Amino acid sequence: MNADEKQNRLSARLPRGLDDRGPAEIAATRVMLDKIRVVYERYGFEPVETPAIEYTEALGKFLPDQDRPNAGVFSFQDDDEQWLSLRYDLTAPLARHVAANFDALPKPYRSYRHGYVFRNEKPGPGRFRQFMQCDADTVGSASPAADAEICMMAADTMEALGIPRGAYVVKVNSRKILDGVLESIGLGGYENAGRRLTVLRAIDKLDRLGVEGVRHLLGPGRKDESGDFTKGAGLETWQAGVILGIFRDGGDKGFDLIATSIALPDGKAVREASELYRAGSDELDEIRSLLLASDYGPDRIRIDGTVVRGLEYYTGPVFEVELTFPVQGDDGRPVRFGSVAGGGRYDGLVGRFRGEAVPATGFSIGVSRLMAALTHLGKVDARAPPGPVVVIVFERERIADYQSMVTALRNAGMRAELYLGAGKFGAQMKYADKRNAPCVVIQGSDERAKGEVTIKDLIVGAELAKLEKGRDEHLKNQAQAQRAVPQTQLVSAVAEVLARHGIAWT
RNA sequence: GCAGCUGUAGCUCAGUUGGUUAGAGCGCCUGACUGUGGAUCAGGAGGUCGGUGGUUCAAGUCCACCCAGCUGUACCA
Repeated sequence: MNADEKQNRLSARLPRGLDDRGPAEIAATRVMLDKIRVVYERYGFEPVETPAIEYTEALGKFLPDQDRPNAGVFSFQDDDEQWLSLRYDLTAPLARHVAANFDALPKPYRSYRHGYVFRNEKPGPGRFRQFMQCDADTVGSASPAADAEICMMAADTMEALGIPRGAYVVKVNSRKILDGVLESIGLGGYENAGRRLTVLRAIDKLDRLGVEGVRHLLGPGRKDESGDFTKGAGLETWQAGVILGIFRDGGDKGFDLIATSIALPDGKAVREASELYRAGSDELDEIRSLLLASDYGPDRIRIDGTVVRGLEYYTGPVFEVELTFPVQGDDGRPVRFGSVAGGGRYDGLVGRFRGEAVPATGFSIGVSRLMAALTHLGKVDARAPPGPVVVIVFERERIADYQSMVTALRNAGMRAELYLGAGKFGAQMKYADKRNAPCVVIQGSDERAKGEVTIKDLIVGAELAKLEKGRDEHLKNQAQAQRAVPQTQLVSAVAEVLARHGIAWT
């Protein structure tokens, strides 16, 4: 290689926030999605998928926050100059799908899907620019029963994934509660939309910054440790006091409703002052009684006033699933995973495509993030799955014979392959080891003369290899991990090894 | 975006107050030990020291700018 080639050589790098996935991770994801699917289908949801690319306008032009129309989204122009974007969640595309097929679909319409979504944001631990979500949505029902059901399903799913009751909690709140409180302190109306957003974002940080940190954000602003200053919402002290009053006990009230007794300066309670608040409160009341009727208590699902959810299209109840056990990172420090799933009611989303309002509620599991958490919990099998049986090519000119052994194994439903490389025996053993092969099939001249094949159990062999020191002892021990059988018994002998290690290929 | 920290081999890192040809461990490749993964032994590949410019007789080392990564913060529809 000359200097010029070196100059021009590509670096095999990946854009940040993106990751390749290996066999172990793929297998674990498949297992996880399968468990989720079983629960979703038990609740009557049917699979529907949409493409990863949509017209940009279909994804998000409904936002009141218009100052950054394209930030955070991967977008590009089609040859007719229409703007396209990679989906950033599965909800907006579903809304488009339902609107497009509205007349044909049964309503209410229950569906689920999983797929990659893309966000062009700064990545961090547990935050990627491509990650998988698994959603379920009910479109066409305004009933709180639809919301309650989503919550129950969220709880069931967590337990199906092996997270014990008490190690997770489904938190429920309503946008109407928060909006109602804001309305009651004079932040209602279109002209205050920006400030309401700032307030909601501040509340969302309650668990991280604490009450005092949020109080600063509601007022003039807050300076963090690095000296960076965050501009606040600029509320009066009494306004911030009313808002923070909701969260007096960290927001977690079990199944009790929030802020019923908070007093405004004129002596009225928030409940009396805001119709929105009453609507949200009634909604949560109904959800609660539905949950209790099915025995879903506060050990699984709770009402929590701190749940905000960033998505601006939520219009009513919002949900969030949080893991309650501490997780240690590789460096031993505790890791915050944030919420592993969330959702809510989005009554305005489908209606954008149609003249009429279409109520909808749904729920999304962050599969990638949840898997990272489950891995830390030891609920994910992080081992690479077993590789194929490797048939060693001993006498090069007899490759057809070896190929026929491979075929015999495959015909018996086993995963098997012929060694296709150029390596000698030792190299082929190393290859089989790296492939995680449970066993190899060997037929050299000795075996051929007797009409036999040698089956070597690599898993047993690996155990034996830990013991010895010298070369001679090593070979002697390795011989115990293998056994010669008549070639006619090739398939049954391999099957025996597989059975010994509980490997079932179907 | 803002702030702080960090960039030397595939990975983890040494590299003195600037001073010959930039090192180690692990990993990788080849070979030996009669046809066996491990161990051991012998050999090998792999780096314009993140980039550009500057100071200097001399820069991995000092200075400026840029780029990238990490952490925090903001944003996250």
